[in-house]
Amino acid sequence: MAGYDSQAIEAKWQRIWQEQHAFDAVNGDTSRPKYYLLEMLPYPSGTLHMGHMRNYTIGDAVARYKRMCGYNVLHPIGWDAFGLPAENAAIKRGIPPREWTNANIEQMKAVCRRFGFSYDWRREISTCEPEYYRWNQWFFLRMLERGLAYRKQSRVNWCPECKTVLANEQVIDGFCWQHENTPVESKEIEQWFLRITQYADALLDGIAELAGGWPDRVLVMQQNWIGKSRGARVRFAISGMTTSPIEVFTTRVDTVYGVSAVLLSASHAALPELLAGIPGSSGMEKQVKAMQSRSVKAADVATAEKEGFFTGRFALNPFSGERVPIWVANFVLAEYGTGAVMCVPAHDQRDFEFAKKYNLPVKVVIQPLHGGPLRADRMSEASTEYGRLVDSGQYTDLTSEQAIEKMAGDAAEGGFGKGETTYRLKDWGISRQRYWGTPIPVIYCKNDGIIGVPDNQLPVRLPEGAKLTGQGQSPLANVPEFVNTICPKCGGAAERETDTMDTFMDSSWYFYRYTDPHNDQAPFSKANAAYWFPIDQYIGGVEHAILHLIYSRFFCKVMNDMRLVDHREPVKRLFSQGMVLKDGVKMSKSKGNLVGAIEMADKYGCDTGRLYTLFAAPPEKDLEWSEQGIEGAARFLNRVYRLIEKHAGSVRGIAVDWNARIAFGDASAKEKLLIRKTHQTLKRVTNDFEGRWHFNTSIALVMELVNEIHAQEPLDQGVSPAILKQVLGITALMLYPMTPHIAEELWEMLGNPRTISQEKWPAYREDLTREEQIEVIIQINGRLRGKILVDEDLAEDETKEQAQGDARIAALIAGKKIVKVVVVPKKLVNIVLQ
RNA sequence: GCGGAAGUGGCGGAAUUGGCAGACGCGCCAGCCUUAGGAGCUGGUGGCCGAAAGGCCGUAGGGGUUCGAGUCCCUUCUUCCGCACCA
Repeated sequence: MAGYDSQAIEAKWQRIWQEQHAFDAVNGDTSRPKYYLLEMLPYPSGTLHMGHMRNYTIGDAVARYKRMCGYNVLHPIGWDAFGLPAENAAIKRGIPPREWTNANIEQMKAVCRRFGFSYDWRREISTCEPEYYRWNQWFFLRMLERGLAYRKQSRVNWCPECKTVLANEQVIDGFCWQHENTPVESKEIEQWFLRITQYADALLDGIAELAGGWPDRVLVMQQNWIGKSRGARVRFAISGMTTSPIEVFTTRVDTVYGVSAVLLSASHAALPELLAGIPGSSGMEKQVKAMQSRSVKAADVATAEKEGFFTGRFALNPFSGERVPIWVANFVLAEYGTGAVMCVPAHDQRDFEFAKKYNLPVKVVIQPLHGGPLRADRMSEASTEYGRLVDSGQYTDLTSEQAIEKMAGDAAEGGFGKGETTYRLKDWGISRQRYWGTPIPVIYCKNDGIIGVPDNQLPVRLPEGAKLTGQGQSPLANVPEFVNTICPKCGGAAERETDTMDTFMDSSWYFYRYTDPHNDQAPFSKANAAYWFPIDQYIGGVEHAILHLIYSRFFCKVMNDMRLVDHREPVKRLFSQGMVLKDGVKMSKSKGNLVGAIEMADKYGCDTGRLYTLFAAPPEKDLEWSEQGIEGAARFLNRVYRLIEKHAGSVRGIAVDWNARIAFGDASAKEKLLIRKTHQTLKRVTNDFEGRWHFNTSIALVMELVNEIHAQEPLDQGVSPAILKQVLGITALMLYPMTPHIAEELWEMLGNPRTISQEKWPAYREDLTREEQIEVIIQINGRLRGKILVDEDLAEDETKEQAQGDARIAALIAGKKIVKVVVVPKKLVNIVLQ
């Protein structure tokens, strides 16, 4: 497409900004307010696609706006460089993970530079470098000292064919991704965990602090994820056995008289003992094994057909004394509550379905407060509402709320239970049986047991050249020079931990490193973190609403306890941007629908790409990519370029005092119109930057302004060059955060000596935005019937009078009875007729 | 299954507080300009009726509140995202 020379202009201004060090953030500068603006660090998958570009374009627009507003802006970038795809590439193509990763980083960096994002490149980090990951190890050791890191048995996906642990991503509908006929099993192994549950309440409390700055939906999701619930433990003795009773956890102890069975998870500790001596128990053990060895993916578990079997044992309901069967059920989670639940079919949907399948009785014990009485024989689904208790012994007629309290108290008194608070949140398993991650800095010694690697031996370096096959145990276990070491305590032979860390460790604190990226004494200096934190604005995809953003908050709280930082929340404001879709689905490598950023920049120029991504949808919503839409963006930039190019010559030499007061009094009608439109646009664009970030409407407004300027041609008649220069100059300034290269070029063409990067954001003037008369709409019975122009300060009853006096309105209401007239000043008159 | 969102023209979207539905852009139609057009300029463009003036209908479906509802309430449906080892 013919038009302005985007390639030359973009290269030129990128060079000039670099020479000016325009985007360098200054540590500890107290002469101006600081602003820490952060976009989520990318995984270097190879191509930077439009999803990334959208994230960075939004951030860059805000960074440039904030600099113009006088802030010392920290706007860094780095690479989340460890992870599974690098390892897969190594297995598939024989390229070492480091080589693959670094090549991708170089490629993506080039794209970032090509798009002119205003990063402080001096602070770039890459998490796979020992200078970075040694501090992952350091944090792990601090947590180990504090009892926050510990080992326990836990289930992982296991492919019997590869003989290796599978990530959830590698489990496709319960089958191995490499062997589509091999069902995935699960296997229990010993792994490292971080005690995030110890911070469950702190994480919940922090949510109040974040309200207003974070999207509500993210806070709600986090709250539900932590899932604090008040409930009760109730112990059911086992009929005919002296072994310890089965403890169930329930949030609905008020339904305990409706229990039809006790359900155990297949991994329940008491199960082997219960089954011992029961006829047919060997068949049951097989079923238990089958239930245990299935994909551990939550979605797989939750959507699986409900299955179970009767153990042959019975339990005694401590409230009613009733004997109920003990079953094993596949939908009971071993990790949540006590791994056992009471089955109340009438008042829990899962129990209802289970009871229908296996013919367990349905007993109604709660009658809802509204609607007709429930009858067990007519129910087609469970009734989970609170209500009033029936058939519940001494508790009958209490409300659910009353019963929950009283029953928990009575259970405690009777020694068969107690009220309890539980969380859905689980401890964070960080062990990965993989190569391309941070080695867990632990040594196992026969004499001294589990020992953290001493700080002065950090980093524990990841050995280069480990053999990667995608089969068998952790790759590091096959590197003897890594495994075999010396015990730091006794000096005897010892072995290193061969698992690596979850990459979420890397991304849980990386934003502190940006404040002090080259520190080799500590992860960061306290002073630098204190100056820059909390992050003023974090921008990223909503897919990170839970995991990354909870882990980061957890890290911050631990760091606060360690007195590394004084704040308890790392991120003041969060913005969740929408995804980029192509043909209705998420743009991703696996779907093969990527639009390459470089190709787009070569064809249209990066400013066009930036403009389009901001214009096509508000940033929090999903964006549907359209090739035609981008041509529209290119067209607009060309139009602005031609417009300013045409008039630059006549205004270039004019000196403009940007703060001078313009008097409407001596202005021509054309000038008034242009000045008013300019300041109206500036006001609304400023408000968009300060508020909702709806850059799509900001751009629409600038488009309208440009259309209006164009409509006022010839501009050398009736418009003074000084005013024209102001109007065109403000247009360029407004475009700068979104399309910085062309904006700088236009600004220079207009004869301004300094770059926009050195300029201030122009302040709109309220008095210049006002219209002389305002339009009031007239409705009859709520339907639009006319419009009148009135003075702004017209009184309410006069507005009413003028409206009724309008010829067309008068004709419409003649002879009808007016019931009421609603007047909204400066907006509308609604005449209600009978 | 649990948790979180979203449904407005042919398309992306606009309508910050309950007050002109469809700004702006894409596409399409007509005209101008041009050697040419995948360039530029001008005008039109939700549906139905009408020559026009104008009227009626219209924001996923159904119900409600209100002088007035895309916006608030109830309900149904559909789509998308997350679910702890993808990052």
